[in-house]
Amino acid sequence: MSKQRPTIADVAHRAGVSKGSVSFALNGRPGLAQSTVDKILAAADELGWRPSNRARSLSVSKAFALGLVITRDPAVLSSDPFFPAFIAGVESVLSARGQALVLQVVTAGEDEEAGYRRLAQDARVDGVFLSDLRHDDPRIGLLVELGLPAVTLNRPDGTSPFPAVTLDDRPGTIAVVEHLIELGHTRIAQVAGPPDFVHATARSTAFESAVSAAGLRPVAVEAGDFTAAGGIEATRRLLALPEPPTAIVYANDRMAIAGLGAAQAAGLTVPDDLSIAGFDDSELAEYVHPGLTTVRADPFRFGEAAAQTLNQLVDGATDVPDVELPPAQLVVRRSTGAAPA
Amino acid sequence: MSKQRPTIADVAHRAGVSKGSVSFALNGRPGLAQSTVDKILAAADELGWRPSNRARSLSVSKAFALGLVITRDPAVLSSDPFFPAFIAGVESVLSARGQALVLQVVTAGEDEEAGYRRLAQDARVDGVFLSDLRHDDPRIGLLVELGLPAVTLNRPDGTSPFPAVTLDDRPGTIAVVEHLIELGHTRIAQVAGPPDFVHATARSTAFESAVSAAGLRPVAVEAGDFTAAGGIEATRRLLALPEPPTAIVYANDRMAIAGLGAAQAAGLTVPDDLSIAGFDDSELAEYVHPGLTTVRADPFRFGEAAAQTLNQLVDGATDVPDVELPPAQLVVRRSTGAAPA
DNA sequence: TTTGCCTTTTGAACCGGTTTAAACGCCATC
DNA sequence: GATGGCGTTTAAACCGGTTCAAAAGGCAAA
Repeated sequence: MSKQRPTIADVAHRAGVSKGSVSFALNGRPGLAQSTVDKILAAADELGWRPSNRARSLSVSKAFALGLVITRDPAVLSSDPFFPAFIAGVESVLSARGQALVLQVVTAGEDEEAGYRRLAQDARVDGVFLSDLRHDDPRIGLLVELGLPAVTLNRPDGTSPFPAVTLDDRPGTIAVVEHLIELGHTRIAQVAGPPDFVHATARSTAFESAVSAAGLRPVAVEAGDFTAAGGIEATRRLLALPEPPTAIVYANDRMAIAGLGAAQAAGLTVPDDLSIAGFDDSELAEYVHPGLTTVRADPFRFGEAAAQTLNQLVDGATDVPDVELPPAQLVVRRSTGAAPA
Repeated sequence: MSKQRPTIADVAHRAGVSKGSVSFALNGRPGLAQSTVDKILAAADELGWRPSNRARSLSVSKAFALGLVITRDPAVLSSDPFFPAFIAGVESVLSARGQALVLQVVTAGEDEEAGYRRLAQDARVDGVFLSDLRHDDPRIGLLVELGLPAVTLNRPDGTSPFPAVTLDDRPGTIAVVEHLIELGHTRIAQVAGPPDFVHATARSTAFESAVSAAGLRPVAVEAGDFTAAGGIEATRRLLALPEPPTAIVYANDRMAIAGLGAAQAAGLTVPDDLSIAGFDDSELAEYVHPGLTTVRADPFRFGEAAAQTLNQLVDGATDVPDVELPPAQLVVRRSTGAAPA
């Protein structure tokens, strides 16, 4: 009649065996007679018993949870279309295994390290996802020191003991440039992301090499910061050049949409006077006017792959292989058009 | 020399006391001599001891974590500016208390209930946030049944045993309408959210009563779905009316920005031909062209308040009071202007 | 000196699982 | 009938904390 959830002792009593046997049966350990296993599982079923995560956690020293640390630079977090879909992908793997996702939001800078430290010291998680990799990222060494398994989202530039799940941004970026060149553009500029991010520089070097490959030179590469406000500013600087570009490639959609607004506010018509391309294919990209030409990745699969990889590591596998996802792809819409005469 | 983290027994041994005393000292229980407390804390400090969450969890039957279930309707989740900021606010409270935030992403519909069930059965959290309340929300009864403490974000329409943290959307919505009426608009329409959401209908009834208060009648109230695609469709329907509105009020920024794109694609100039207003003041609202007139709430404070309230409940308080946050406020930008002649 | 009371401290049980060494039952073998 | 071996099951220790009844210590009153 009690509302308490049953414990392993209740099941053992009901099945007429010892606690140890119940544990064996539950975990599929060999050495128990099949008839006993059946009896135990039946008893567990009747009682609606589910082993306590807490007790298991204590005795096997596992948290049955993975962690994701996100920096709370409001701009980085706030309308980034990557994380929600990534998290959904992660969850699709975790929920099947009965694991939980622990989210840690920290303010950018110093506190970030503290975020990982807390997660490790509190032993809240069995491993973490390392996102938004930076050059010579100090977090890699930190996690090694903390002994916390990790998976890096994209490949770090230094040496790393952790498996990497990568999604190559470069083919998409190159395709954007080629698309613009086909349209007759010769004066192409880029608004890049902050150069300390690995994926930001990957996109800008891809941009530069694609432009060079066509025998051209970038009009300019402005360092943006992935925020809409930064996109506006960079766009204004580009448009104020003595010989402004006829096409601008942005490192993400947020900056691109903001840049689109800035261009229109300056009296330009997109794409007649200026072509604009983004990166992410966020929800709004399709619906702004004109629809934004952009590059689409698959953050959901990214999340799935990252979770699977991290779990291999957590399960004790050594030599977990890197995973390479299908590269990002060009999505052409109306914001890019023929170069003005 | 061991790399193992110290346990309470190590501290007890070093301080020359029993485990129980260390526990008392750590938790500030009365009954220990001050000198003993100091000695114990010093020993703990020297060893760098931090009590194991897992062990505590098991013995006190608490998870030291709160849960947030989000439906993975990709559109609802994906570029919703509310959650990231809300979560940041929640974390600001949790991190100070050493609690964790467990995120559960479920697909919309049936699975949602399973999400809460899992969180409760796995005893992963001590309480949950109930967001995106629906009319006669079945989750309230479910949580009561599961015995899981909760806080509702906004006030449910049925009876609820849980405290509510509310942020009144209505004053902002009313202010939008009054602003438009001052500008001379008489033909005003709304693109609402799905009518099963409490906050969606709150916004639409506020809209309707504000229009009525001015002696006018809404041109139409279109049911949107909070997605950009839905915003586009609803906008097209409104513009196709025999006597289309001169101003459209949207229930969120995503629909508004998409509607802005649709209006421009239809050859209209905003705000000369059509005024547009959103809701949320998302990052892009300021930077699209023209800048979006919208309504600003404070999801970070919402998160803080919700976490504090839920923690009171988790700490065993009864009669936890509801919290009323400052209402949403009008932000006027360029997307609203004088009604066309 | 004994008694009693109050403050401080301890030891052991407990939370609910996992793990391992040892015990058990049974049958075949010598 | 004792011995050995094998498959099965158990009892108890353990994970690292919390909690509480009881013991110990100190001091004043009788």
